[in-house]
Amino acid sequence: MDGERLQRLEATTRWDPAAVEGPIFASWMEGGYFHPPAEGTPEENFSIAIPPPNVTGALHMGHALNGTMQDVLARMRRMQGRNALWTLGTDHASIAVHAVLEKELRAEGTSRHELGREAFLERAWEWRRKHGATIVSQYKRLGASCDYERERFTLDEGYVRAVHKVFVALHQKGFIYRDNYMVNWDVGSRSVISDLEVFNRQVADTLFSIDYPLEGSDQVITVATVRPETMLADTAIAVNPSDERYGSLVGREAILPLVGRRLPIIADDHVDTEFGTGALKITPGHDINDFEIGRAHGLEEISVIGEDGLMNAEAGEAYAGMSISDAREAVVAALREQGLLRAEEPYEHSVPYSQRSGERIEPLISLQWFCRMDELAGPAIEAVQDDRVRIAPDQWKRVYLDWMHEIRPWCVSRQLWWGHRIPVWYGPDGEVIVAESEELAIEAARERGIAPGELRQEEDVLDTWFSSALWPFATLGWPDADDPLQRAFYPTDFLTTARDILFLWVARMIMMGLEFTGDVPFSDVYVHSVIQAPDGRRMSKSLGNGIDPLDEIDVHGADALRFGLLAMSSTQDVRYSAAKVQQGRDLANKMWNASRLVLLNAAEAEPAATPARIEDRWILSRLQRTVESVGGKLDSYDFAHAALDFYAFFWSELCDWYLEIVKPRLYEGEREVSANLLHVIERVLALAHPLMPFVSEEIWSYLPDGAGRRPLVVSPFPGADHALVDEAAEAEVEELIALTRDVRRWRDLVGVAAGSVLSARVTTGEPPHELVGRLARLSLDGAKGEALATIGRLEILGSDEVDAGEVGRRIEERRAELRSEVERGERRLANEGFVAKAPPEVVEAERHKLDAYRAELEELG
RNA sequence: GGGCGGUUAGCUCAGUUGGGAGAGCGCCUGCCUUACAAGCAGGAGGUCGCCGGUUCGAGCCCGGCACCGCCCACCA
Repeated sequence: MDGERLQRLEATTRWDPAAVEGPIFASWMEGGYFHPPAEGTPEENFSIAIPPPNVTGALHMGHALNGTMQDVLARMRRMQGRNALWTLGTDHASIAVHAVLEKELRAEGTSRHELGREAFLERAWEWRRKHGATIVSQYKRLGASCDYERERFTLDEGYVRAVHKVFVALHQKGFIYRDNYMVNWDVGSRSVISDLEVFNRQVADTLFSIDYPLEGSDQVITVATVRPETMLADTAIAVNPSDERYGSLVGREAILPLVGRRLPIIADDHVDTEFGTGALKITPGHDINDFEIGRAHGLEEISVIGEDGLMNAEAGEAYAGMSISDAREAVVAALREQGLLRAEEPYEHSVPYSQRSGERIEPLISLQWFCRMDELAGPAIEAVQDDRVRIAPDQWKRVYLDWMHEIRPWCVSRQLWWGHRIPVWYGPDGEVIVAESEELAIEAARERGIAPGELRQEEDVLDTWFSSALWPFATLGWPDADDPLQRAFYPTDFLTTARDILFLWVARMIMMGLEFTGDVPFSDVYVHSVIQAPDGRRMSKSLGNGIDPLDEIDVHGADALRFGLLAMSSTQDVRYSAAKVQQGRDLANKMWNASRLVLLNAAEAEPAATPARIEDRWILSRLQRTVESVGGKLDSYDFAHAALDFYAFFWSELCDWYLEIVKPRLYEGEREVSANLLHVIERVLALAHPLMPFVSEEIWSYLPDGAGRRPLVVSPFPGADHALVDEAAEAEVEELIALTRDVRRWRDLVGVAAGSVLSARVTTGEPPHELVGRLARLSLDGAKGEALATIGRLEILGSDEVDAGEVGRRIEERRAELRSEVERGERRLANEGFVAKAPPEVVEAERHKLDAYRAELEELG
């Protein structure tokens, strides 16, 4: 170590992440360690495709947790010698980008339609150039070991080819089709959205009962609705076929008030006889149920609400151009005037809203592109059932399978511009040409006698999730045949995600992966917890209760945040725990300082496991067990326990006990203990590196021969050496620790000054290890005198330091404790059922304990 | 309407196949002991939501109830 570094090590008594993390990350990048060659096979290699963050996004706690978990695995596998690729990239996020840009445009007093498609897209690309790198640089702050040289974007050139190829192939198979169908119309973004982007909200509404006169009669049939304005598009009335009240009416007609249209009265099982009057107005154009009933009965479909959310001409002169709520008021007023409004009552029900814009969904019939999912779902169900894709924790496997069994067609078109423009061209007479590129479309058009100039490309783009579904293979060179990346890294190994995109994304990747590569896209899916705000609600901008991971990194360091997130993660949702992050910060600091102690005091020695004494054998044995448990827990994605096991070993066993025990040997310059300490530190840093890469890498650079070492990021991950496991040493040192603690507790209780040394002697058997004397500040010099107290096999002798009255009190307390223990043991062993039925070893253990308590009680007199 | 998860120390959470309830933070006491006060030593604190059952033995298994949260679903 050169003088300057030595001085820095001596002077830096606190781990200072802000000063160190940047340069360390830069050195990793410079080394190219995150950019593996496209060699080897997927079985030998390890790969992860990052869930691509939105290009509009900023790193939030979800990314931080998710990214940390992926990085832990990527780093561990890399250190285990696997060729590890963590693919990075961003998602173009159609709706999110539209939201941002259209807001800007509104502020400028214009709109995208005024601007036009081309100019809008230019602006979007410009925006992406300016802001697209933000989130990528934020992943670097976290320490994410992604391959930044192979960054992908879901709209880059190769990706577009992949999307087109998939669209055309699915169309050829007949899975993708165009249809007039009921869709979730989002008035806010002026686009259709998929079922998965709709959420329901309980709303206090009014239920109106309306009389519809029967044709050729002075009777009426009463229907109930919360949306009277849609009656303008009614085309039937339905009753349940088993409903005796209406049996005679089926086949007759009613007259639609305000409009005058004749409505057939039909029978359909969907109608609930219990609800309202048991008669249902049917509006196929504006209600999903009614739409299905309408299709089943061949009813006319009328639309009175337009895509702009206003009443259209079909609604009639009186209402056209009105907003929906105005139209509702107007319709209700008109009905009231005509005496047809039978009742109004408050009514609470669930209403669909758009997750994107927050606006109420308008069900409309619209001409859209759909993808049939049932045939794609079959293989994806099998893959999960037979564990080619493992989903953990277990309950999510069933959630996935349940949803897949009920899967419905997916509406893939969106009335937006930023995205993959659907590769479909229309001829002048409604000809439809689906092609992978414009050139191919033109060629196909020529063959059909259509001039290129007459071709018009579909205006709509694809749902963003359509391209996301291809992510694991589209980022690895697909559809280029025989791409080396794909050969080396597909299928990927691991995917971690929050549960909210299990259907939206994970399920679709499995389906598309199987369909287009013939293989699953990943072998393991881990569904992680959602980190809630400390108040137990979801972190959100609008609630203002979010915590920015970058702020936490600034204050406590990336390692602290990583450790904290891992430690607080769970199989269930958890509240963000600032205390856990501080625990991580404290651990990083402890690692730094413990290493300083060793590095500044060790004699010149090669790191080597040197079990010279009992305490050395003990720490080596404990290290093996820790290596085994931490590694095993990471293998099974139990990140929280891996982190906490490491913490417990490092803090308690290594620092609190071993370092304190061996300090004198270290100060004396003993080579054995120096070698052993260096060995232990080296292993511990390597073990910690996936969890806390910065602090471990930094300390690593100070190890002897630091210059000649490979950086920790590419050094071997430790495995347990079973030859170093030593149960006898563990038992002996653990007894020693227990005895030390007993003595300390006693000293504290009787109020002996912390620094004073007490005389003591051994009563029976082998003397306890000499270390107890030092750790508990006893002088075991065989002095004679009256014993004040007996602790294990030690007798503490009287002196000026000790208040005899306090000692008496302490002894009486212990006696009472022991008497109750003896009583408990006796009672238990007197229970015949216990002795007869409990396993013999449990009974035997109970007898042993009883004997020990009796003996100690005896000793105390 | 179905389904899933939760209820354990003041707070946030762990608790492997049933065999004397744990961690971190907070709190109390004593220590600036030459790695670390972001530290060290010690301590207090729990009818494991409620009721019943199985068992020699239940935080854990079974049944019921209460409250909290989430997902799915076309009752107007």
